[in-house]
Amino acid sequence: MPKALRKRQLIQATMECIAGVGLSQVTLAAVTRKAALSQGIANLHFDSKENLLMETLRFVTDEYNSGLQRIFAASGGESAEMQLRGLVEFQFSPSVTEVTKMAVWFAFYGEAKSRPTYQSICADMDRKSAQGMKKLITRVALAYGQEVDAALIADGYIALIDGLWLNLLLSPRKLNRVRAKRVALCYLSGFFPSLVEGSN
Amino acid sequence: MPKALRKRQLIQATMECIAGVGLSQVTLAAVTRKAALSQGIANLHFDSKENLLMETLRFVTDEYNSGLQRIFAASGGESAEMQLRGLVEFQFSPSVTEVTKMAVWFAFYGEAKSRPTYQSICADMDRKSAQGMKKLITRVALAYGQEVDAALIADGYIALIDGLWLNLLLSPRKLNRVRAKRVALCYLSGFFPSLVEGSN
DNA sequence: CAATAAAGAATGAACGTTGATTCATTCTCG
DNA sequence: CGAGAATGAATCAACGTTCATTCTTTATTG
Repeated sequence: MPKALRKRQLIQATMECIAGVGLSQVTLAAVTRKAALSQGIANLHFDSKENLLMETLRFVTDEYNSGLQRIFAASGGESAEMQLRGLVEFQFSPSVTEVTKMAVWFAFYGEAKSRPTYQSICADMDRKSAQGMKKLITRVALAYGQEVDAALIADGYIALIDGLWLNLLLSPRKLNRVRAKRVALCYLSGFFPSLVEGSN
Repeated sequence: MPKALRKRQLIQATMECIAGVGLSQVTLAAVTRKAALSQGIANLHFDSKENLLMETLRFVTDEYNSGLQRIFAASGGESAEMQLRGLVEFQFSPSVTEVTKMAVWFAFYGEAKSRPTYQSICADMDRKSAQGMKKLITRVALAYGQEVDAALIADGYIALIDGLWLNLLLSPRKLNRVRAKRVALCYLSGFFPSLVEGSN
């Protein structure tokens, strides 16, 4: 009943619909039915369908981004390497790799190129997260001297994560969360051998 | 006028529309206008819009896959390493990384999870291409003994390519074709140092 | 403490638009 | 002329949006 909760509820229903029938087939009727509410309520709280979709996208990007920032901000004496391991752990945690969320993610990514509103939200997110990852990887790379090109490694890492998520979503039979994490660590340990040191 | 050409033409127009306005906003009116033909012609040749979209997806996946198979089939005395370099070259060739094609690609990927028809076409493609890449990487890995886990490297490579394409599509300012290729080679050379040997 | 007024939320039927599909007609070659 | 291709106006269903009405909660007053 509090206004903010209703919005959450509708966003949640929207996410489930996107995951269930695909972004292009989402209708307000379906969303409100899933939320067990009346037809007109989406417009009441979000003014338009487009707006509801936008806020849904912003919801998932915000959630992910705040998780990321929490990792980067871990100021406690944590070494850069520990932070990097924490990053991998986070990116393949059950919460982040939930099918519903990933479906939403890629649904919007697929439209982003041609929709300025989605585009800018995604770009914003990418910029922030890439920046943090690059900084962290650069810190780790420092310990390895000029043998490695941190920027190149970071670009590869970012792409690798996106690709692993995509495969996690589309081929869950062939790739699961745990293996994906292993692949990511394998990539990193190629450049930073001391990262896995025995464990795993 | 030959029937097959008309179909091609309509598929081409569909791809341009997807890239221009996004899959969810494609209308038959827009497609036929872009092809400078009449409203009803899409149904005449494809029976339904859904069918036109499906055949469009199949068109891009077939094209990509036949390119891949050509690489894998390169029987001439080519070493496995040379083939792998050829693979990278192909995957970041201008023709494969055309914005229009990648936009179509990811538009359907974004819907695939919830649309059995798209799903099966994508899965088919993934299966075939992954199989070829794994085989090739395994061959290269043989030369390196049991130091490396070919399956793990292959899974990572496949994901890396997907992720690089996605970033190529969404952040062309930050990542271009040439750099993406470099990232991919950097990944591989981490496991197979002799792959780049001096060059690059 | 009722009783009631006022405000805010929610409903869902009705409206108008959009867009896929159909098909009678026209066009174009052989 | 005849057959296949193409046209584009008409049709019909689906969907986003609106809004008069109903329901719920809070505030006010005797």
